[in-house]
Amino acid sequence: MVTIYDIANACGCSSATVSKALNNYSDVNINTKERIIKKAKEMGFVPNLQARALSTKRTWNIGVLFEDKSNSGLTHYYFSQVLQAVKEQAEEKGYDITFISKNLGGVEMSYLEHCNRRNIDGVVIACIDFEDQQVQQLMESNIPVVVIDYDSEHVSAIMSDNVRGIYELTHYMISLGHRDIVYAYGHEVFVTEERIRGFKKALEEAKIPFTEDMLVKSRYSEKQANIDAVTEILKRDQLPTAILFPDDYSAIWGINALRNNGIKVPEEISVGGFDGVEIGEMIFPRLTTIRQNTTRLGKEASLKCIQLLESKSKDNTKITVGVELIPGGTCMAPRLLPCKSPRR
Amino acid sequence: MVTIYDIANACGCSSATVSKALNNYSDVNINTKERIIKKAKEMGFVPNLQARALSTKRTWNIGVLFEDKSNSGLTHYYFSQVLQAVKEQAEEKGYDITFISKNLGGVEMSYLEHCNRRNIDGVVIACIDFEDQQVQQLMESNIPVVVIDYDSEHVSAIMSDNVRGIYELTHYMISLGHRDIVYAYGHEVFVTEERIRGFKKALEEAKIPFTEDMLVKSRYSEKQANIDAVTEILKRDQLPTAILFPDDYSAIWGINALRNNGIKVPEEISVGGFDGVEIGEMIFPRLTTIRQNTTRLGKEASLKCIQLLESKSKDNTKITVGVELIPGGTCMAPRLLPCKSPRR
DNA sequence: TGTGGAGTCGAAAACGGTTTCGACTCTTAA
DNA sequence: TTAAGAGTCGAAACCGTTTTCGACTCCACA
Repeated sequence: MVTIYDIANACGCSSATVSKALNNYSDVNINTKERIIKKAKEMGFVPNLQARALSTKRTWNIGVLFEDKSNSGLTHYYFSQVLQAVKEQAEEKGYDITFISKNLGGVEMSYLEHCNRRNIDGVVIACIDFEDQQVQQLMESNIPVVVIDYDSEHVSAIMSDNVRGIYELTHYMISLGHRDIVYAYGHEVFVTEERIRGFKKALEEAKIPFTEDMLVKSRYSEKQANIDAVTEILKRDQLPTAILFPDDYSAIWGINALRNNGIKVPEEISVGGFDGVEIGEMIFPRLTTIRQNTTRLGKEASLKCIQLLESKSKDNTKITVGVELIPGGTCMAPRLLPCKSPRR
Repeated sequence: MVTIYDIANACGCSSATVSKALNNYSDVNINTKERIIKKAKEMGFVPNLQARALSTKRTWNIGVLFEDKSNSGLTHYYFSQVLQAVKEQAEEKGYDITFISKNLGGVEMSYLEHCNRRNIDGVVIACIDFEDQQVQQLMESNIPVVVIDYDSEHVSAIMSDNVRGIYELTHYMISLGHRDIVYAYGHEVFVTEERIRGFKKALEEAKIPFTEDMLVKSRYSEKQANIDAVTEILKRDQLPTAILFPDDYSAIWGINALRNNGIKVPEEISVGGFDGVEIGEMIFPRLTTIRQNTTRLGKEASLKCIQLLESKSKDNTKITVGVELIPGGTCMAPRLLPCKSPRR
């Protein structure tokens, strides 16, 4: 590897001048500057970022903390889309990204310690148990942190409009004529609370009294949990005419479970998902769902993180990203008489 | 941040001794060693990896080059699974991963240059146009490189058993009674050639003469390309009884296209996919496909890369990872009389 | 003729580690 | 009594940059 010393030798000047020339300082003569730059290119000079980082304390590296309770990690379509957007935006600004983990090489290590070892400039956190001690520690550290879909006084946040999302979906169901709607909600985290709020708000506006049996506990993206939720609902004397699932994957597992129990979707029960990922489009009929703008979530998070780290500050501004109702074929107006125990 | 000098001061010894103690050198007294380690923990010492990298020339960073022609990047389920496995295995061995890109911060930059800036220890390449000049340059460099699903004399490779995969799928179709089979193949890259070989091999063994119309050009994971492929096939006077698609996504788009044209799957045409990703399980009936062992592909790639970089060598060993036939519901024995122009 | 300032440049310190090699002390054996 | 060797430790160089600050030249102007 050729260093600035090699260039200095070749140009008959000092390494300081080379450094300045390459970084476009004003106190170097235009001719020498050009000579140095030309020579550097000729010799195939590539700056050593560790050395630079050592003296500037900037690694041009932003960390991402992407995990989820169901451990599907990067393989979850929603996450991977957000990640892709974070990465693209970061690269555009000249940053690489590094995954933050506890446990590196068999050594237990906190997220914060991992960041400090690598001298990460800033961190984007998503899809994780925000209540985790270590996550809290990281958020309270002096490393700039941006979270996605969480609310904390310590950090900046980019949020999908979750309340609005479920509100619109529920509103849509109601507008079709549904009144017996069940929301099978996911893990009890911040976004879930938000969504339940949205659900209740839509009911309230339509003057439909909320009862506890309109909520069924399920889990995000988990096959079995959603099959179980369906099983439980089907035990009822009075079936709902519509079910909202935690997300699109869940909705599809749910639809399959309903169909396996002889229930027609959407004729007997309408179904709605959440996320708006590609598979919703692949099943027949197309899934009715709420699309989250994953690309914008990722981009905004990346940009905010870079803005913070470049100004060496932290703040707790919140940015909300809009969602969009995607009407599909899994919903229709309910039959006039709610069907009772349709298993024959 | 506390440095080894701080520890040296606190312990009344030199930084050299601290470094040795923390790295478990043998020429430091057991008592001082323990005192230093204890003090370091007390003071919350975290080693600075850039500084270490500068003097050891090891960054504990492995690069991944994951892109694909259709630019779905990380969002493709297959890639993301491989990536997840690469990441997990790397972390277990103490390595972080960095995405390699051309174009960082608006500056055009070759893959190799990106690696050199970051002093990447080794690289795993997958899902990319391997014929790309820059990829070739990287493979020929002195950075250890492991590729997934490609064959080159310069680098080590982990390959899915593509030939076997399509061979088994075709064989399965034939065993069901199919003779008019069309393989809609993906982009013309190495794996595609392999798969076409497997397809022909199965035909040959069954003494079914190969004709050019058994191959239709399509593209991996692309909705429109697969719809087009179906459209083209449906124009024929003599329809095939089975179609193999480039991958699972393609198969599902294909099935939808077939159904939209009034063709029943599997009653009129059987369909097979490739990859064995989760969505194949979500549609009804479940997709018949070949499962690639993405986790093992990723793990093996990671391990091989680490082995190479730790021995500071390159080789061109090949490791083949097995595949598995997943029989689903999208295939059945063909009708005795091939149906002619079934559109009514 | 002297002075001040603008324009250039480089010596050297700093960033935070690792590693070589010499020095020193203490045993042990001849 | 001495020499050799084992056990400890630290000074200093090194990795490849950035950045400060002083020095030097040259020119314009009083």
